[in-house]
Amino acid sequence: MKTLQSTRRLADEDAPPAQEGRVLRLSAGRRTRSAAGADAEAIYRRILGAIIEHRLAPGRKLVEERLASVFGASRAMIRQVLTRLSHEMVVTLVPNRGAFVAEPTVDEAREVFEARRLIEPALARKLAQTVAPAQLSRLRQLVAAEERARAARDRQTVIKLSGEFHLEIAEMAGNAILARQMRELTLLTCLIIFLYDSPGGRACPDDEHHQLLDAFTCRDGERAAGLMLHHLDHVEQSLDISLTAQDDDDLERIFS
Amino acid sequence: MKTLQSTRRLADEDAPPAQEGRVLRLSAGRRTRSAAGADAEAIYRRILGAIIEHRLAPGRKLVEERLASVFGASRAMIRQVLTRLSHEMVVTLVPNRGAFVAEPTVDEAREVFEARRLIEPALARKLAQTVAPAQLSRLRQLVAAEERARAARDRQTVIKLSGEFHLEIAEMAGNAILARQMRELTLLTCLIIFLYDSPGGRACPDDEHHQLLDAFTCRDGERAAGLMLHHLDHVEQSLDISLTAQDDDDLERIFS
DNA sequence: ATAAACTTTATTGTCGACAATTTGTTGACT
DNA sequence: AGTCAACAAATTGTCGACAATAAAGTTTAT
Repeated sequence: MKTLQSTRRLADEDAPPAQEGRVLRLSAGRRTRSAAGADAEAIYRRILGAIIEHRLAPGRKLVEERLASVFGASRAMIRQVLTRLSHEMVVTLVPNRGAFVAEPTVDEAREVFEARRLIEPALARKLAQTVAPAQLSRLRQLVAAEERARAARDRQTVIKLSGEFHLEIAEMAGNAILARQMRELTLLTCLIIFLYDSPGGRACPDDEHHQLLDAFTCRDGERAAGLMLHHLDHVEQSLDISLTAQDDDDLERIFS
Repeated sequence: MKTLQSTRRLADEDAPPAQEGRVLRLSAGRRTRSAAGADAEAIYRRILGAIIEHRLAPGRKLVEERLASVFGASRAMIRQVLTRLSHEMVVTLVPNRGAFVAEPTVDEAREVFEARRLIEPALARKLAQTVAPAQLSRLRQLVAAEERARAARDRQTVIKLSGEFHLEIAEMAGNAILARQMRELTLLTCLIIFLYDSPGGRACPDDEHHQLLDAFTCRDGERAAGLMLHHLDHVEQSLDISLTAQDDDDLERIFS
């Protein structure tokens, strides 16, 4: 029963390869060995995409053999992808137990936001000083798409696009290493929002991205930095990271 | 001929397992699958140690089979370790060509320092406000060891210990995610120093670590942050990142 | 003598099979 | 009935063998 359902869900997630709009892409830095297998990269993107879009929920077990048959790949290749995802902290690998979609703890969530508050305002400031017209239009495009998704009440797409907006800023700022780190933080943030978003407060406040865009357009670095900081605080406060009793999983933590 | 020599060097690097003083350790975060193999972790540390201590120079090719025989492990296990190292950007994996000790470019070097200037002063400030006596003595210990190495003109150990000092600060600051990112940056910095250190200026100016330690002892967060920023600038300026024509490898870059 | 095409060698990439581990289940014993 | 132990199923971990690729060396033709 449960097994069957699980199988179907993975299969379903296999189904829609139509919307192939790169998955919170990042040129994958210097492409790792994974890229060699020609389609390891594709599998990576599919799985990551499913996680980002919340079709694979945090905590979900990822069984190697089943993934292998879904993607028509060998287990070894799935393994490559899973280890890569685990290095990016999107998947947790438990020895002899398997791979699971990561479930950031409240502490980790706080740390992620602390890191972002440190890095992103500086990136925003930097970008504002050097931004080119083409970059501005790209950002506008993302914000517009996000707004459409918001209008359509497609929360998952909103979260994904919001992440892409932040990541795009990081990449445009011209520091590949910081961009790479921001990618990790952004991916984690997607998981965190799904885990801790309170029903009441919506994730990324409506127009703060618009304001950021304005600041970029005016090339006002200080304002961009300030807005970014405020924005991050705002997002974090909209989450239930206060002291919420967490998932059942955290029994170990509770009795310690 | 060349083959033989290469073999010997790797063998030699195998030789001294005596000084087993953990290699710029970081509790490896949540231990990845690598840890399962019981000794994959050990192999990882040995190779990373050799790179950090410059016994494996940047650009050096790492042949899987040879490593496997050196460590008495299977090629698959070596492969795990190499992919992990590549995710940490210490090793570059070229499809169908193999693994090489990373050679950060001047641009990457600048980016690394930019990132560190962003993150480390904040971590220093934070640590100064919360530092415990035990932590202070640990830091003192590291600085003392570094000074001993400097007195012994053991430049490689100086660089390694200096990296450990910075990493320890990051870990003590109480943000595991930032600590993880700092670990990457610190490892890269080790490679960068070996690549671009000018013969004249020595790497980590003598007493700046001492001054930092003072600031921590006084719990003076602002001073610690300021010193850290200054220190990083100082280290970067002591390098030949000006416009030095790089290695012969970078012919592609020169004609572009 | 040089350059192109071919052969050889060394190394990486991929896969399937087997061993080890964990998890769930059955059955015997108190 | 309940508890524990042995057993069975499912899943992960490891390895060796083979295929694919790139580099080096050799031959051949101009």
